[in-house]
Amino acid sequence: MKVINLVGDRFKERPSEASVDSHALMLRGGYMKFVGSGLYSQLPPLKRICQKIERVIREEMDAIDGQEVLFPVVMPAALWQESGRYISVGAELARFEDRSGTPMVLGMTHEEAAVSLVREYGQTYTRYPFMVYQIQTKFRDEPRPRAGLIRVREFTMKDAYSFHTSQEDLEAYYARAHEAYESIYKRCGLPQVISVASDSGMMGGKVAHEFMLLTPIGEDSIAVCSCGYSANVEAAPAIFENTATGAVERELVDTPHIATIEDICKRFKVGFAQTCKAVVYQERGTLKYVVVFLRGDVEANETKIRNFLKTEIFPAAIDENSPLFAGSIGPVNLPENVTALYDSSLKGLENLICGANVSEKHFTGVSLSRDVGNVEYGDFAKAQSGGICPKCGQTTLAIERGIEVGNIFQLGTKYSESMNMRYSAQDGSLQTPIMGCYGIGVGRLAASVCEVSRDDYGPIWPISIAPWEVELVCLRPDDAETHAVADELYSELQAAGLEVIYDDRAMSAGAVFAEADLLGCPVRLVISPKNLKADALELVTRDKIVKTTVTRENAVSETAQLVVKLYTEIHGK
RNA sequence: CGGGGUUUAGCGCAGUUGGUAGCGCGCGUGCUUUGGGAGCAUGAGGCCGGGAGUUCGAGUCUCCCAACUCCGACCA
Repeated sequence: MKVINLVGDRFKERPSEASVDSHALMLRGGYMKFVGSGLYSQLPPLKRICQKIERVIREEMDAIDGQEVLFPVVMPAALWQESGRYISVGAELARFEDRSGTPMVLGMTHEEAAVSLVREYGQTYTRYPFMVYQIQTKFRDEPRPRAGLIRVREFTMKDAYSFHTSQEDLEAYYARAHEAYESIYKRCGLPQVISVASDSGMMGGKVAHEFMLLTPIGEDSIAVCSCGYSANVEAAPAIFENTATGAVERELVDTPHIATIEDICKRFKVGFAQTCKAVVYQERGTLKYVVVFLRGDVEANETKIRNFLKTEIFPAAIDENSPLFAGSIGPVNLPENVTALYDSSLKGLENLICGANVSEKHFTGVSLSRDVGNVEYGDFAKAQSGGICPKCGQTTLAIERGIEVGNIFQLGTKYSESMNMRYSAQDGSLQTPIMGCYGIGVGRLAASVCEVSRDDYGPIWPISIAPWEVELVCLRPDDAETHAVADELYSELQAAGLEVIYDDRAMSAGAVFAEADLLGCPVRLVISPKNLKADALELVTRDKIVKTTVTRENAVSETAQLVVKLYTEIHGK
């Protein structure tokens, strides 16, 4: 490929809509073009990168006995009604009607399609276990796309579905999938990706892991500890230890215009941890109030609350008609018909300041065990930086940001059960298969690599996914001899089996190099009248680690050797 | 869904008290240049996001709408 024929523009100025560096570089480098919110077209360099990532994924999926299939993007709503998700999933599922008025959906994931594909095939235990996967377009009508390819509405995803006859077999396969994922990230140049325990959310099932690339631009919060523990903040247990202070007398105090924890701390001159915070939700549907009490310095974790209640909740609207007084809600004398949840951060506290459930009044000296009685504590809080690590018990928990570059779930029987998939076991009984599912977003992975592997001038692609392995640069193509030699080298490099992008445009050297940096090819061979005269062609890597000169004679073999060396570094051998 | 910002040439932006639109980059042509986004000359390129209003006259003032974007909420 010659740069002069490469469709797409590379330009100097940072696009105003890009707040994330990788996004800006991929627009500036002619990798993609904005089409609509969360919708992008891919230009040849990005398309090539994604194809290489897909190749890596295919090899790893095939290596764990996966079989590639293809589900339709458009599915009848009836299929999603079988699992119940046509109702339970929100507006991110695109719904429409076909010409005959039949309700349809755009696939945002394919559990239903997978079950319907293998429901008949999997009627006997002899055919288990098996895994099918596809690499295909997904559409999710995200409320807030951001950061270029990091969060989009339409994207290419590898999604895999495995089927098993026992939990043990699922777990064994899950471990293999976990290893395959680690291998994928390593081969794509992201060995630093970690797996963290995650909440399984609406997917159902219990055990789940997310693969996270830790970076400040990530949108997920992850609790990590130096002992090796890591979990999504949604799933990380929040552990607290309170030392007994001894009970004191309870007093009702007037607190006009005092509603926030901050106000209370100022008024009573105490720390946040000596107050009791009330966070109010309502159950979707019943509108029943749920009050979660937490220590004043602790944040509520809605995912944990949702999982505990097994129902959808949303932040409550408190007005004159509600039995609760905003700013003065407390555990003592709580109105009836309100569900109260107590976070374990309050356990053992005996001298709390709480709302009194009377307008503009608070209690001091509240002891939950004395004043409320038998309180059951649960984990409804977000793990905090400096909190207690659930694994090693030290107060060394840190909260970091990460991009989720993949996830794996032990689904269980949620879909096989609801969609009535059964097989005959060896003993003749009818059983429900156990499923796992495994996803990776291809474009997000490409953008993640760009985010962590770049400099001020452009991306630095790992050779395994680079759009081209080598960029051949001819400076001064107006010099006939130089141009002729460069043309020869172009043919010879291609003949040697290398992927070459060749820039022989008559532009200033600065412009040529700037555009080459934006393309980010790992190896660059530069030819100019100057170095040709000295028989010292320049061979450099994009990251500037290797900088050497080669003769015209051995230029091709040296370049090929450097390419092999870079592959070896990634594959570890 | 809540709060902010933006919308003028392909891109980045300016546009004063209201008087019919400009700069830089990029693009075409010619000449000169040539190792980190070169110089001169010349040219093309605009429904000033959409609609309604005020006015003799609106990019500019008023109202409505839309799109994009950032923060939050939400998120398999």
